Amino acid sequence: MHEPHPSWSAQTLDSLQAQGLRNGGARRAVVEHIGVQPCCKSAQEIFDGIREQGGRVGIASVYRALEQLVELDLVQRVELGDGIARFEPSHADGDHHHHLVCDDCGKVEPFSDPGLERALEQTASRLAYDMRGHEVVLHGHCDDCRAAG
Amino acid sequence: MHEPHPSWSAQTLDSLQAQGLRNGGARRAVVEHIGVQPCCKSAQEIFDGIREQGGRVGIASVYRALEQLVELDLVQRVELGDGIARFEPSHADGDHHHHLVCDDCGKVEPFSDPGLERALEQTASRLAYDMRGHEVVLHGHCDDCRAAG
DNA sequence: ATACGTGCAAAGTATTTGCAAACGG
DNA sequence: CCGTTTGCAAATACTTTGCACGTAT
Repeated sequence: MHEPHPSWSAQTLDSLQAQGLRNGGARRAVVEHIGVQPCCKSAQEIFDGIREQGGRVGIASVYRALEQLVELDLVQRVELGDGIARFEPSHADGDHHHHLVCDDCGKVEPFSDPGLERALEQTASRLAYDMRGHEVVLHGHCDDCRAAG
Repeated sequence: MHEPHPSWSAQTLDSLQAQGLRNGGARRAVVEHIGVQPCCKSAQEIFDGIREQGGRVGIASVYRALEQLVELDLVQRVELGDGIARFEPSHADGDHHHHLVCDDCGKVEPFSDPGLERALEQTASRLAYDMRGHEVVLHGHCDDCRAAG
């Protein structure tokens, strides 16, 4: 689990094209970059990553592409408590995951738990809320910091 | 459930004093204001609220007080996905709650669910993660927007 | 008295917007 | 071709910091 999703990029680009959107350099680069990440990345990290590989995009285009992808539910925006928005592919079904954040060093790790997903569904159902998505962040101290601290 | 917590303010001010911190005007105003809110508020909302009641605090002091209270685990910082940090009292035990966010109008509503809390504990336990806190955000469409849309 | 707290203004980041040039279909 | 997309730079929004003055203990 939690590995890069090579096919997500292709599907997403197809989906964009099907909606009549053009796949120019910047948005394509963003989609292809995100699809290869193991976990959520900030706009700046995505921008830096693309540049390192020789892409010459502007950071404004990165933000614009992300905003649009979030709007279309192709990308999920994640806020982990440090004031920086991060982004990762939206996975409609089974491959959903959440995040552990170390309050000491800031390390972010993904995890998944089918039992937790079930509990979330039950909660939404009990509240009769029209849930379209959810986000869980567990804060604590990672193994490294716990050993050091 | 989810009502203001009149005693939290008093306990928090005591706790600060016990740590040798002084309770000057700004931090006291922030604590007293937060204790009376039904749900999380942004720094700007807290600032505006205090001013409306005649307090003459600076917004920098609001941010400083909040930062300090979060550091001491007396206040919880919450990020709901719109890039604005919100703050509410930390409730060590039973009175913990989470948030529903309407993706259409932005409305935020609190909810609580003991079953979900148990599931989160189980998840942390299964991961052997030293969890100190957690945050759940359910995104969807509130009743008003669902009726309108 | 003295160290902590505060307000204002200036500085820092993260993100958004205006616009003319480049580009995809 | 024509409307979309892009990059740059400027603007904005939220938050933090510097500093001199105020204040609780």
